Amino acid sequence: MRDVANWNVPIPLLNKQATLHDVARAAGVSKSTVSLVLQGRSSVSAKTRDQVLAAIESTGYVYNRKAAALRQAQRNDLIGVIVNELNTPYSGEVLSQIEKVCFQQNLVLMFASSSDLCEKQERLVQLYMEHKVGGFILCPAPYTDRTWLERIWSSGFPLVQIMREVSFSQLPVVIADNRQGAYEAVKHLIQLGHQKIAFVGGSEEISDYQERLAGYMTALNEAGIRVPAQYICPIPQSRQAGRDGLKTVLAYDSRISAVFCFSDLVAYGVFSMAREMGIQIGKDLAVVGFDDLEDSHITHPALTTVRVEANQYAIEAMNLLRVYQHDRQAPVVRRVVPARLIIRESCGAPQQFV
Amino acid sequence: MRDVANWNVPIPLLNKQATLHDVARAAGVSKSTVSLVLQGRSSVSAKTRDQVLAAIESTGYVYNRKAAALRQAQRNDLIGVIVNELNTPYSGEVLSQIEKVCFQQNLVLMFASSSDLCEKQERLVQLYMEHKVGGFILCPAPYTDRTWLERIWSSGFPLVQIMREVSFSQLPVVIADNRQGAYEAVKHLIQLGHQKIAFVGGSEEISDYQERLAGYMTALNEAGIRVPAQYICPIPQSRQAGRDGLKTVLAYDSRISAVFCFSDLVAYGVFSMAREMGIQIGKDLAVVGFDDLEDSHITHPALTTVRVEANQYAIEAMNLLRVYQHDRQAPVVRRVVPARLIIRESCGAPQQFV
DNA sequence: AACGGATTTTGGAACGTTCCAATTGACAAA
DNA sequence: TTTGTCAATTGGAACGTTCCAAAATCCGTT
Repeated sequence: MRDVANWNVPIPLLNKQATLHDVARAAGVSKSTVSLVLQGRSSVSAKTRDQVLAAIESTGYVYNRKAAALRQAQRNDLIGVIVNELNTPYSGEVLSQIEKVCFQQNLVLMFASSSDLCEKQERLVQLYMEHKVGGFILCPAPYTDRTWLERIWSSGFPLVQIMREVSFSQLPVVIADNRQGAYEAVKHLIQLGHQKIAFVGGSEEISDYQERLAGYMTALNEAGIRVPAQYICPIPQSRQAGRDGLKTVLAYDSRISAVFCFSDLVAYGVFSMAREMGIQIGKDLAVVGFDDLEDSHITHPALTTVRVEANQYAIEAMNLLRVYQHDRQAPVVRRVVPARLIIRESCGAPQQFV
Repeated sequence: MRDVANWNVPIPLLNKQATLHDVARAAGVSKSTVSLVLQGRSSVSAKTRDQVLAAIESTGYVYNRKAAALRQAQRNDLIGVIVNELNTPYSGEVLSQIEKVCFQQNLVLMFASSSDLCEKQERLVQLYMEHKVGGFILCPAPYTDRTWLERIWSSGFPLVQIMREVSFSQLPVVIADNRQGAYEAVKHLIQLGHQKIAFVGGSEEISDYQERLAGYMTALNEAGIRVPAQYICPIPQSRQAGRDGLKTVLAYDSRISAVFCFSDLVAYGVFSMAREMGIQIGKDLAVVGFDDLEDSHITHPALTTVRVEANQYAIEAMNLLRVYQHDRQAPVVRRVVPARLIIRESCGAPQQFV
């Protein structure tokens, strides 16, 4: 033991991390006893526990979960979350809720976005498997292979799909009631007297688009309204999709009086383009969104939209994951979170609707 | 070896995860050899390598990074990221960029938000330490204790502060040029002829607020303009802050003709309230934001704002972290990412400015 | 003082890797 | 055949925990 003069270094570095063994030595007990204290077992006498706690404090010991996890392979406090894109407000809300739930349950979240690329998604899953996560929450990328997904499950990792689903996969999923939400939105427009209703935004490869489209069609069919294929204009990039989409559908038929948007983000784009074209939202053109982002009640006019509670996703998905972690044979469920229409001003609905 | 009939279970579960040992046995080599193959060492003959790869394939082996990390404590591909709040667009952009950089470098991200609570922040840091992350990227919560922060560093975990900094801490930080950005924004307003300029939003405990305030004051002082304290109206909750803040400052002095907002989100709130009050943005009232969110160019009118590139934060922070991981004695730096004024329409600036 | 039973503590194997030193094998040169 | 060299392979210790069975200690009864 010797002192090293290093006045130049502003913050001294500890030379080595203390281990259980060091703590044990400092407390004058065996490492088994320290382990018992750390696990809060009652079989330790108050006196030795205090000694051990003091030793932990004085050595600056930090528990090593890697070593612990190696021994007891069953316990695991890691959750791998893979969403399509982080940098979109709705994913942010969902992720933020998942994070909240994880924190409450003392779980640690490993997260990344697949950018809707299967290849990236596969690499991420592989990486998380190597880290031995206790389960996956996954928003599957378009064209995700069903058998690949099932292989994850069968090789021992519980998995819950979220927001989207891979068709025919026998795996649990938490998904919004896209069809019903879209149906109600479009029915609302029809009730307000609209006949020429476009559907703008979204991309055809993902399940939620298909479902919202189905809801849109159902509402129109019920009312006996037929729409030309050109009224339906899927474009992936949300805000820009709204701008381009509105232009496109109006170019096809300038009598279109209402637009059902795939998402609120698309609706913002529609707002933007409408203003440029001198169209007044809520008067000349009715607009409905989907998601109910935080900004949607302060847009002008306030956006009528379909709300899907982001925290429902998070809570249901985490609950399900817990179930499968404890019982891999538990029945596979498909949980639907409700979607409900929030009527504001962008459809020019009269006050009594609100 | 015997077959088990389980027609009822839709997806079969593997009974046990294969280990290096299993692969070795399947390939007819020793576990050391398998390890060499996994690490891509050249000392393995092509023939045995192929055997091993085939065995990995057939056993469905998944590398166990926990066990590996236990042995070679120096290498580490985990990064702990703690931001104040995920569910705000700017954090989302920054986090999304960090995630991108991590993926490129094959790093895994553990992330959570502190909700600006010191207590939560401390628990998270503790948890991540127990997982032996290779470093922290931290947006410090208000009132973060300097010595606590430095203790993280000195107990062996490199740490880079991001977006905010704890005053007097001797730790690296990547921060926006808040002062200069605010200065330019306010100077722009002054050049357009505004004299009564309010500063709305933000909260006083965080460093970036202080810096933006300083920039605002400098610009006003340089122009010889004095503002009453009531022109400055900090409120934390962004969108609502914009709404309440505008109301408050206008109630104090209705001649206020320009508002410098702490963030774009605050500006959105100002837009919303202004519309409610019948004030026309860009004509009756000039508004400048800070951040340049994606929505800010499609607001109406398009928002003049100070842009700070989110990916600059990410790239610089990750680069710095790498440096300190390799050399704990590397000089502690304070890296400033530029903030530049983007002139759009919300100040009513004439075209030639754009 | 010896005993029994409960309480508290402990040594050591195990988890799945890496890495070192040692061993084996092949082959050319003596 | 022996020797030396080099390449390829291997056994086993180590990493820092947990957990089991066994040991040690305590304490109230005989």
